[in-house]
Amino acid sequence: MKPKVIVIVGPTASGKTSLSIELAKQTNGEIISSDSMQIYKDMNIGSAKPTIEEMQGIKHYLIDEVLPTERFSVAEYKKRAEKAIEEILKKGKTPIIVGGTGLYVNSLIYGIEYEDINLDEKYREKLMKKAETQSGLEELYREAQKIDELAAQKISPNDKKRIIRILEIYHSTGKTKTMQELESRKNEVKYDYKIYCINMPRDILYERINKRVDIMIEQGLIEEVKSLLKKYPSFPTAMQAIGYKEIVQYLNGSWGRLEAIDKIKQESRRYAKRQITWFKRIENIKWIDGLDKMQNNINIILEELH
RNA sequence: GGGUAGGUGGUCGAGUGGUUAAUGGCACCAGACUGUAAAUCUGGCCGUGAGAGCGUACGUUGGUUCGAAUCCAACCCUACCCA
Repeated sequence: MKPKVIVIVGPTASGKTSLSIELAKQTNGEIISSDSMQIYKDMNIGSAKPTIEEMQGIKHYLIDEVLPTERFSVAEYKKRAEKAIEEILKKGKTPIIVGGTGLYVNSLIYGIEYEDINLDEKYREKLMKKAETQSGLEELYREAQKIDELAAQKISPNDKKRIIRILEIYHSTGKTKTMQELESRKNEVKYDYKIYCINMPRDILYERINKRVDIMIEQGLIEEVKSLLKKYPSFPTAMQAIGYKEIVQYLNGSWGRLEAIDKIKQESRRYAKRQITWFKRIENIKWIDGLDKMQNNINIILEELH
Protein backbone atom coordinates (compact mmCIF):
# COMPACT_ATOMS: atom_id res chain seq x y z
CA MET A 1 0.00 0.00 0.00
CA LYS A 2 1.27 3.45 -0.89
CA PRO A 3 1.88 5.93 1.89
CA LYS A 4 -0.77 8.61 2.24
CA VAL A 5 0.10 12.23 1.64
CA ILE A 6 -2.35 15.01 2.34
CA VAL A 7 -2.53 17.92 -0.08
CA ILE A 8 -4.28 21.16 0.79
CA VAL A 9 -4.76 23.66 -1.99
CA GLY A 10 -6.98 26.68 -2.47
CA PRO A 11 -6.90 30.24 -3.72
CA THR A 12 -4.99 32.94 -1.84
CA ALA A 13 -6.58 34.03 1.41
CA SER A 14 -8.76 30.95 1.65
CA GLY A 15 -7.24 29.88 4.96
CA LYS A 16 -4.78 27.18 3.94
CA THR A 17 -2.14 28.12 6.47
CA SER A 18 -4.20 27.95 9.63
CA LEU A 19 -6.05 24.83 8.55
CA SER A 20 -2.86 22.99 7.67
CA ILE A 21 -1.11 23.82 10.92
CA GLU A 22 -4.05 22.65 12.97
CA LEU A 23 -4.26 19.54 10.83
CA ALA A 24 -0.57 18.85 11.34
CA LYS A 25 -1.04 19.06 15.08
CA GLN A 26 -3.84 16.53 15.00
CA THR A 27 -2.17 14.07 12.64
CA ASN A 28 1.41 14.21 13.81
CA GLY A 29 2.18 15.84 10.51
CA GLU A 30 4.75 18.11 8.95
CA ILE A 31 4.14 20.64 6.25
CA ILE A 32 5.68 20.99 2.82
CA SER A 33 4.90 24.26 1.12
CA SER A 34 3.93 24.28 -2.53
CA ASP A 35 4.12 28.00 -2.96
CA SER A 36 6.32 29.51 -5.61
CA MET A 37 6.96 32.69 -3.65
CA GLN A 38 7.16 31.56 -0.04
CA ILE A 39 10.17 29.57 -1.11
CA TYR A 40 12.16 32.80 -1.32
CA LYS A 41 14.01 34.20 1.63
CA ASP A 42 13.17 37.70 2.82
CA MET A 43 9.86 37.76 1.02
CA ASN A 44 7.64 37.36 4.04
CA ILE A 45 4.79 39.80 4.30
CA GLY A 46 3.88 39.91 0.64
CA SER A 47 3.93 36.15 0.18
CA ALA A 48 1.83 35.67 3.33
CA LYS A 49 4.44 33.36 4.73
CA PRO A 50 3.47 31.89 8.10
CA THR A 51 5.43 33.36 11.00
CA ILE A 52 7.27 31.25 13.55
CA GLU A 53 4.45 31.82 16.04
CA GLU A 54 1.84 30.79 13.53
CA MET A 55 3.72 27.59 12.79
CA GLN A 56 3.30 26.55 16.42
CA GLY A 57 6.30 24.31 16.32
CA ILE A 58 5.18 22.43 13.22
CA LYS A 59 8.09 21.86 10.90
CA HIS A 60 7.75 23.52 7.49
CA TYR A 61 9.71 22.50 4.42
CA LEU A 62 10.40 24.50 1.27
CA ILE A 63 9.92 27.87 2.85
CA ASP A 64 12.91 30.23 2.82
CA GLU A 65 14.79 27.78 0.68
CA VAL A 66 16.30 29.97 -1.99
CA LEU A 67 17.53 33.52 -2.42
CA PRO A 68 15.51 35.96 -4.50
CA THR A 69 18.53 36.22 -6.78
CA GLU A 70 18.21 32.58 -7.72
CA ARG A 71 16.23 31.05 -10.50
CA PHE A 72 13.89 28.35 -9.31
CA SER A 73 11.85 25.84 -11.25
CA VAL A 74 9.21 23.13 -10.94
CA ALA A 75 11.83 20.50 -11.60
CA GLU A 76 13.81 21.70 -8.63
CA TYR A 77 10.64 21.93 -6.57
CA LYS A 78 9.63 18.38 -7.36
CA LYS A 79 13.01 17.04 -6.37
CA ARG A 80 13.10 18.82 -3.04
CA ALA A 81 9.48 18.15 -2.21
CA GLU A 82 9.82 14.41 -2.73
CA LYS A 83 12.92 14.39 -0.61
CA ALA A 84 10.96 16.10 2.11
CA ILE A 85 8.11 13.61 1.80
CA GLU A 86 10.55 10.76 2.27
CA GLU A 87 12.11 12.42 5.24
CA ILE A 88 8.77 12.93 6.93
CA LEU A 89 7.60 9.41 6.23
CA LYS A 90 10.82 8.02 7.64
CA LYS A 91 9.98 9.72 10.91
CA GLY A 92 6.62 8.03 10.86
CA LYS A 93 4.85 11.31 10.39
CA THR A 94 2.24 12.50 7.89
CA PRO A 95 3.39 14.72 5.04
CA ILE A 96 1.02 17.60 4.34
CA ILE A 97 1.54 19.53 1.11
CA VAL A 98 0.11 23.04 1.36
CA GLY A 99 0.09 25.82 -1.16
CA GLY A 100 -1.51 27.56 -4.06
CA THR A 101 0.92 26.95 -6.90
CA GLY A 102 -0.95 24.51 -9.10
CA LEU A 103 2.01 23.72 -11.29
CA TYR A 104 4.06 22.60 -8.32
CA VAL A 105 1.22 20.54 -6.90
CA ASN A 106 0.70 18.80 -10.22
CA SER A 107 4.35 17.85 -10.45
CA LEU A 108 3.81 15.77 -7.32
CA ILE A 109 0.34 14.37 -7.64
CA TYR A 110 0.88 13.24 -11.22
CA GLY A 111 4.40 12.08 -10.51
CA ILE A 112 5.95 14.04 -13.32
CA GLU A 113 9.61 13.27 -13.92
CA TYR A 114 11.96 16.01 -15.00
CA GLU A 115 15.26 14.99 -16.50
CA ASP A 116 18.40 16.81 -15.52
CA ILE A 117 19.03 19.54 -18.00
CA ASN A 118 20.55 22.94 -17.66
CA LEU A 119 18.89 26.06 -18.90
CA ASP A 120 20.81 27.74 -21.69
CA GLU A 121 20.20 31.29 -20.60
CA LYS A 122 21.92 32.83 -23.56
CA TYR A 123 19.75 30.90 -25.96
CA ARG A 124 16.62 31.87 -24.07
CA GLU A 125 17.60 35.50 -24.10
CA LYS A 126 18.18 35.35 -27.79
CA LEU A 127 14.74 33.91 -28.36
CA MET A 128 13.12 36.38 -26.03
CA LYS A 129 14.65 39.24 -27.89
CA LYS A 130 13.42 37.90 -31.16
CA ALA A 131 9.95 37.38 -29.75
CA GLU A 132 9.64 41.07 -28.98
CA THR A 133 8.55 41.94 -32.48
CA GLN A 134 5.43 40.53 -34.05
CA SER A 135 7.28 39.20 -37.07
CA GLY A 136 9.97 37.65 -34.89
CA LEU A 137 7.36 35.92 -32.79
CA GLU A 138 5.63 34.61 -35.88
CA GLU A 139 8.89 33.22 -37.11
CA LEU A 140 9.53 31.49 -33.79
CA TYR A 141 6.08 30.00 -33.90
CA ARG A 142 6.72 28.62 -37.37
CA GLU A 143 9.97 27.08 -36.14
CA ALA A 144 8.14 25.55 -33.23
CA GLN A 145 5.59 24.09 -35.61
CA LYS A 146 8.35 22.51 -37.63
CA ILE A 147 9.93 20.95 -34.56
CA ASP A 148 6.80 19.86 -32.74
CA GLU A 149 3.60 20.31 -34.67
CA LEU A 150 1.44 18.82 -31.95
CA ALA A 151 2.75 20.99 -29.14
CA ALA A 152 2.53 24.11 -31.29
CA GLN A 153 -1.04 23.30 -32.13
CA LYS A 154 -2.00 23.25 -28.50
CA ILE A 155 -0.82 26.79 -27.79
CA SER A 156 -1.59 30.21 -29.15
CA PRO A 157 0.75 31.83 -31.69
CA ASN A 158 0.94 34.66 -29.17
CA ASP A 159 2.09 32.55 -26.28
CA LYS A 160 5.68 33.70 -26.10
CA LYS A 161 6.78 31.64 -23.17
CA ARG A 162 5.45 28.38 -24.46
CA ILE A 163 6.73 28.93 -27.97
CA ILE A 164 10.15 29.60 -26.56
CA ARG A 165 9.90 26.54 -24.38
CA ILE A 166 9.23 24.27 -27.36
CA LEU A 167 12.36 25.59 -29.02
CA GLU A 168 14.40 25.47 -25.85
CA ILE A 169 13.65 21.85 -25.13
CA TYR A 170 14.65 20.86 -28.60
CA HIS A 171 17.75 22.99 -28.40
CA SER A 172 19.07 21.46 -25.20
CA THR A 173 17.83 17.87 -25.41
CA GLY A 174 17.14 17.17 -29.05
CA LYS A 175 13.72 15.95 -28.02
CA THR A 176 10.37 17.45 -28.81
CA LYS A 177 8.22 18.77 -26.01
CA THR A 178 5.58 16.21 -26.84
CA MET A 179 8.10 13.42 -26.55
CA GLN A 180 9.50 14.76 -23.32
CA GLU A 181 6.07 15.08 -21.77
CA LEU A 182 5.25 11.52 -22.68
CA GLU A 183 8.39 10.29 -20.97
CA SER A 184 7.72 12.43 -17.94
CA ARG A 185 4.56 10.49 -17.13
CA LYS A 186 5.98 7.00 -17.48
CA ASN A 187 6.49 6.29 -13.82
CA GLU A 188 3.78 5.31 -11.44
CA VAL A 189 2.83 7.83 -8.78
CA LYS A 190 4.53 6.80 -5.57
CA TYR A 191 2.12 8.11 -2.99
CA ASP A 192 -1.54 8.02 -2.25
CA TYR A 193 -2.35 11.72 -2.45
CA LYS A 194 -5.49 12.90 -0.70
CA ILE A 195 -6.26 16.25 -2.23
CA TYR A 196 -8.48 18.95 -0.76
CA CYS A 197 -9.30 22.39 -2.03
CA ILE A 198 -10.58 25.08 0.28
CA ASN A 199 -13.12 27.30 -1.39
CA MET A 200 -15.84 29.79 -0.59
CA PRO A 201 -18.21 32.15 -2.41
CA ARG A 202 -16.31 34.43 -4.71
CA ASP A 203 -17.48 37.71 -3.22
CA ILE A 204 -16.46 36.67 0.28
CA LEU A 205 -13.08 35.49 -0.94
CA TYR A 206 -12.51 38.79 -2.72
CA GLU A 207 -13.34 40.73 0.43
CA ARG A 208 -10.85 38.66 2.37
CA ILE A 209 -8.20 39.30 -0.25
CA ASN A 210 -8.78 43.05 -0.13
CA LYS A 211 -8.59 43.06 3.62
CA ARG A 212 -5.44 40.99 3.66
CA VAL A 213 -3.67 43.35 1.31
CA ASP A 214 -4.49 46.25 3.63
CA ILE A 215 -3.03 44.27 6.50
CA MET A 216 0.13 43.54 4.52
CA ILE A 217 0.59 47.25 3.98
CA GLU A 218 0.09 47.89 7.70
CA GLN A 219 2.62 45.21 8.49
CA GLY A 220 5.19 46.99 6.41
CA LEU A 221 5.13 45.52 2.95
CA ILE A 222 6.56 48.69 1.50
CA GLU A 223 9.53 48.54 3.84
CA GLU A 224 10.02 44.90 3.02
CA VAL A 225 10.23 45.65 -0.68
CA LYS A 226 12.59 48.54 -0.06
CA SER A 227 15.03 46.42 1.86
CA LEU A 228 14.78 43.61 -0.66
CA LEU A 229 15.77 46.00 -3.40
CA LYS A 230 18.67 47.18 -1.30
CA LYS A 231 19.85 43.73 -0.35
CA TYR A 232 19.70 41.91 -3.68
CA PRO A 233 21.00 43.01 -7.05
CA SER A 234 18.63 41.08 -9.29
CA PHE A 235 15.46 39.02 -9.25
CA PRO A 236 15.13 36.60 -12.13
CA THR A 237 11.74 35.32 -10.98
CA ALA A 238 10.99 36.56 -7.49
CA MET A 239 9.88 39.99 -8.65
CA GLN A 240 7.01 38.46 -10.57
CA ALA A 241 5.31 38.21 -7.23
CA ILE A 242 2.07 40.07 -6.78
CA GLY A 243 2.50 42.67 -4.08
CA TYR A 244 6.16 43.16 -4.87
CA LYS A 245 6.16 44.30 -8.45
CA GLU A 246 3.40 46.80 -7.70
CA ILE A 247 5.26 48.31 -4.77
CA VAL A 248 8.30 48.65 -6.99
CA GLN A 249 6.15 50.73 -9.33
CA TYR A 250 5.18 52.87 -6.40
CA LEU A 251 8.75 53.28 -5.17
CA ASN A 252 10.04 54.35 -8.53
CA GLY A 253 7.28 56.90 -8.79
CA SER A 254 5.25 55.40 -11.63
CA TRP A 255 2.23 54.77 -9.44
CA GLY A 256 0.65 56.46 -6.49
CA ARG A 257 0.51 54.64 -3.20
CA LEU A 258 -3.21 54.01 -3.39
CA GLU A 259 -2.98 53.07 -7.02
CA ALA A 260 -0.38 50.45 -6.22
CA ILE A 261 -2.40 49.05 -3.35
CA ASP A 262 -5.54 48.78 -5.47
CA LYS A 263 -3.55 47.07 -8.14
CA ILE A 264 -2.26 44.50 -5.67
CA LYS A 265 -5.80 43.76 -4.60
CA GLN A 266 -7.00 43.43 -8.13
CA GLU A 267 -4.13 41.23 -9.25
CA SER A 268 -4.60 39.05 -6.21
CA ARG A 269 -8.28 38.59 -7.03
CA ARG A 270 -7.48 37.69 -10.60
CA TYR A 271 -4.85 35.29 -9.40
CA ALA A 272 -7.31 33.62 -7.05
CA LYS A 273 -9.65 33.11 -9.98
CA ARG A 274 -6.94 31.43 -12.02
CA GLN A 275 -6.04 29.22 -9.11
CA ILE A 276 -9.62 28.03 -8.78
CA THR A 277 -9.72 27.26 -12.50
CA TRP A 278 -6.59 25.19 -12.08
CA PHE A 279 -7.87 23.21 -9.11
CA LYS A 280 -11.17 22.44 -10.81
CA ARG A 281 -9.24 20.30 -13.25
CA ILE A 282 -7.62 18.08 -10.66
CA GLU A 283 -9.37 14.77 -10.61
CA ASN A 284 -10.20 13.28 -7.21
CA ILE A 285 -10.04 16.65 -5.55
CA LYS A 286 -12.39 17.16 -2.62
CA TRP A 287 -13.82 20.61 -2.10
CA ILE A 288 -14.10 21.86 1.43
CA ASP A 289 -15.98 24.91 2.62
CA GLY A 290 -13.62 27.55 3.90
CA LEU A 291 -16.44 29.21 5.81
CA ASP A 292 -17.24 26.08 7.78
CA LYS A 293 -15.77 25.49 11.24
CA MET A 294 -12.15 24.50 10.91
CA GLN A 295 -12.59 21.41 13.03
CA ASN A 296 -15.37 20.16 10.76
CA ASN A 297 -13.05 20.35 7.81
CA ILE A 298 -10.27 18.67 9.71
CA ASN A 299 -12.62 15.87 10.63
CA ILE A 300 -13.45 15.32 6.97
CA ILE A 301 -9.76 14.93 6.25
CA LEU A 302 -9.08 12.74 9.27
CA GLU A 303 -11.83 10.38 8.26
CA GLU A 304 -10.19 9.66 4.94
CA LEU A 305 -6.82 9.23 6.49
CA HIS A 306 -7.82 6.05 8.27
C1' G B 1 -25.32 85.79 -13.91
C1' G B 2 -21.81 85.41 -18.51
C1' G B 3 -18.42 82.23 -21.38
C1' U B 4 -16.17 77.66 -22.96
C1' A B 5 -15.85 72.40 -23.16
C1' G B 6 -18.53 68.21 -22.48
C1' G B 7 -22.52 64.33 -21.19
C1' U B 8 -21.64 57.14 -25.21
C1' G B 9 -22.61 50.28 -22.82
C1' G B 10 -19.85 48.15 -15.41
C1' U B 11 -15.76 51.82 -16.25
C1' C B 12 -12.24 54.69 -19.27
C1' G B 13 -12.59 56.23 -24.09
C1' A B 14 -13.32 56.15 -29.95
C1' G B 15 -17.08 57.20 -33.18
C1' U B 16 -19.60 63.12 -35.97
C1' G B 17 -25.99 61.20 -41.03
C1' G B 18 -26.60 55.11 -43.36
C1' U B 19 -22.36 48.96 -44.06
C1' U B 20 -22.94 50.78 -35.80
C1' A B 21 -25.33 46.69 -30.71
C1' A B 22 -21.61 50.89 -31.52
C1' U B 23 -13.20 50.32 -32.56
C1' G B 24 -10.06 49.90 -28.32
C1' G B 25 -8.32 49.44 -23.16
C1' C B 26 -9.70 48.00 -18.22
C1' A B 27 -12.91 45.46 -14.83
C1' C B 28 -15.82 41.07 -14.65
C1' C B 29 -16.96 35.82 -16.14
C1' A B 30 -15.19 31.25 -18.25
C1' G B 31 -11.10 28.39 -19.98
C1' A B 32 -5.88 26.64 -21.03
C1' C B 33 -1.48 25.38 -18.44
C1' U B 34 4.83 19.85 -17.58
C1' G B 35 11.69 23.37 -16.10
C1' U B 36 10.01 32.02 -15.28
C1' A B 37 3.84 29.68 -13.03
C1' A B 38 1.84 35.17 -7.92
C1' A B 39 4.09 33.79 -14.74
C1' U B 40 2.08 33.25 -19.73
C1' C B 41 -1.98 32.72 -22.97
C1' U B 42 -7.35 31.98 -25.06
C1' G B 43 -12.64 32.95 -25.36
C1' G B 44 -17.10 35.62 -23.69
C1' C B 45 -18.97 40.20 -22.20
C1' C B 46 -26.94 44.96 -23.34
C1' G B 47 -31.40 41.50 -22.82
C1' U B 48 -33.67 37.22 -24.97
C1' G B 49 -32.84 32.94 -28.16
C1' A B 50 -29.62 26.78 -29.99
C1' G B 51 -29.72 30.04 -34.30
C1' A B 52 -31.44 33.34 -37.98
C1' G B 53 -33.76 36.99 -35.36
C1' C B 54 -36.36 40.07 -32.10
C1' G B 55 -36.34 43.85 -28.23
C1' U B 56 -33.94 47.86 -25.82
C1' A B 57 -29.62 51.41 -25.98
C1' C B 58 -25.29 56.76 -26.91
C1' G B 59 -28.25 62.94 -20.57
C1' U B 60 -33.98 64.31 -21.28
C1' U B 61 -37.89 65.81 -24.48
C1' G B 62 -39.24 67.25 -29.13
C1' G B 63 -37.85 68.26 -34.33
C1' U B 64 -35.27 67.72 -39.40
C1' U B 65 -34.47 63.34 -42.60
C1' C B 66 -36.21 57.60 -46.40
C1' G B 67 -32.56 56.97 -42.27
C1' A B 68 -29.62 60.13 -36.31
C1' A B 69 -25.08 58.38 -31.05
C1' U B 70 -23.99 61.66 -35.08
C1' C B 71 -27.84 67.69 -37.58
C1' C B 72 -31.45 71.50 -35.04
C1' A B 73 -34.20 73.41 -30.55
C1' A B 74 -35.37 73.59 -25.55
C1' C B 75 -34.35 71.66 -20.94
C1' C B 76 -31.29 69.03 -17.12
C1' C B 77 -26.42 67.87 -15.38
C1' U B 78 -20.77 68.12 -15.07
C1' A B 79 -15.91 70.55 -15.47
C1' C B 80 -13.06 74.81 -16.14
C1' C B 81 -12.75 80.17 -16.81
C1' C B 82 -14.84 85.26 -16.07
C1' A B 83 -18.05 87.94 -12.66
